[in-house]
Amino acid sequence: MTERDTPRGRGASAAVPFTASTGRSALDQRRIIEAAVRFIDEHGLRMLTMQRLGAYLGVEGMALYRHVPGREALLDGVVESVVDELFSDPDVHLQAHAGWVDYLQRLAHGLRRIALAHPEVFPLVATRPPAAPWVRPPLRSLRWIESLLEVMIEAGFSDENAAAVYRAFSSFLLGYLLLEVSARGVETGPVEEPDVTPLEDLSSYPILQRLEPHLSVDVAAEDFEEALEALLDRVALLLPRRRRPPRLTEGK
Amino acid sequence: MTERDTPRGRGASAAVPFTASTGRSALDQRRIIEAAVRFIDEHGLRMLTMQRLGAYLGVEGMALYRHVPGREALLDGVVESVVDELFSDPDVHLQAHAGWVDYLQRLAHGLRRIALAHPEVFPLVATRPPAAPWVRPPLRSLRWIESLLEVMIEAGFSDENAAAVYRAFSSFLLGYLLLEVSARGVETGPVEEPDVTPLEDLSSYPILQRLEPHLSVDVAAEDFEEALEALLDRVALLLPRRRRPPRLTEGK
DNA sequence: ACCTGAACACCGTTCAAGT
DNA sequence: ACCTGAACACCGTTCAAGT
Repeated sequence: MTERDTPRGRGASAAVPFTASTGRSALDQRRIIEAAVRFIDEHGLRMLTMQRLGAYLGVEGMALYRHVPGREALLDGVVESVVDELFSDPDVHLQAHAGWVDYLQRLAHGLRRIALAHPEVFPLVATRPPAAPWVRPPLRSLRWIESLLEVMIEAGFSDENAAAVYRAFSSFLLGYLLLEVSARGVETGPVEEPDVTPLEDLSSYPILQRLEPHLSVDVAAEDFEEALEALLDRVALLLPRRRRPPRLTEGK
Repeated sequence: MTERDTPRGRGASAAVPFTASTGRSALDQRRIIEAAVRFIDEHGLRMLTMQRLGAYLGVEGMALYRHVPGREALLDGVVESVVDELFSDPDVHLQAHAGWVDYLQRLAHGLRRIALAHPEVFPLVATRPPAAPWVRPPLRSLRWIESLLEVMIEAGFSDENAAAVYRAFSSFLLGYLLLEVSARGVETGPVEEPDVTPLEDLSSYPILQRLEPHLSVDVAAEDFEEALEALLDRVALLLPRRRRPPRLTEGK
């Protein structure tokens, strides 16, 4: 068990001013949520308090309650806002795509881009309780779920298989992206004390010690591509046989 | 954005006594951590405060600091304690196994059992920053990582492939188990208000609406088995060819 | 209409004081 | 040796009061 630094407690009260550059203007729910996203990106989720976010916006903290129901709702808004960045990603489109493989690839890469752009927010995307049992992180947007299902159905997948693809796709993304951002968080690390926990004596774990180079290497990108390919191959097997004996008049 | 209930604030101060049945006895780090696990299982992570955990143990809350460095360290201990349940799982063994496939299957099922036994703790297992970049949730135990690598190496996998298997295995488990416990958490739900958020109008999402039965169905168990099988098949391909042309004297 | 001061009920944490 | 009281520096949240 390790001592970790705490946001509260006397240690952290170094009187840091979180007042930031955000241009003054009318407060607004969208503006508040966007500020929260940027604040978390910059300082980490644990640093986000209503008062600090207020200061970040040049306002007194309680002022936020005029526009946002509370902290939990604010975090919901943060998650929604970040996931909605998919809509403005020029490489991902709801409609235009060259088949379901292309579609799923673009969607996967779009979500990976979001995770890497907001590594401090992603754990929230991953763990915030979804609004319905069939909303599966990290794709927690009804429009995108609908879109995915539509593409799969149109590609010839059965209802059941389309749903299975959605489930497998979200599990895959959640596992890979959460591990990727958390590993990135560890290597970047909290800027504070160099974490003097020597972890444990590695000498008791000879193989781990020997393989450490293979484990530390940042192969996340290749891993992701490879696992995505494997998933898509597996999905392709669900498709009804490639028109083997369907219509005999197909050739012409 | 949805109003959610808050652990603080006037709403929740219904003067609920968290004093519980835990037998009186000397306080002790292990006892405290075990009490924390049970508390989270029963009341959820958000309800865990030092004072409530103190009351749960029949003690005054600040007393915990005599045995535990602080709340963050306590949560680290909770994660470690839960993951260490693997050691007392009669169906999973560090040593005894019938080959690497059997080993990985038992390990996967053991971790799934832990996730389902502690659904409120698992998000912590999934997201707590690991002590080293190569500690990948949910398998965050050095002894188990060493064990896994050893089994793979002994089975004939290269160093590089053994490490790749460890990475793929942990990503798979993290994604599936985190989604399974969070879905279970949603269906069980916080016992409070029936969450009056009708989510959104489903009528704009016809396919989603039509496929909802396929998405609500609890197929987590079958999904897990199927995806685990697919992963193991993929892993098997990494193994050097099944002695196709090695020794010509193999037949006898 | 929108923000602030002041207040309330909590937090985590420390430490001198009790037993 | 181990727990408690009291205190400190924070929290989230409400609401009457200011502008």
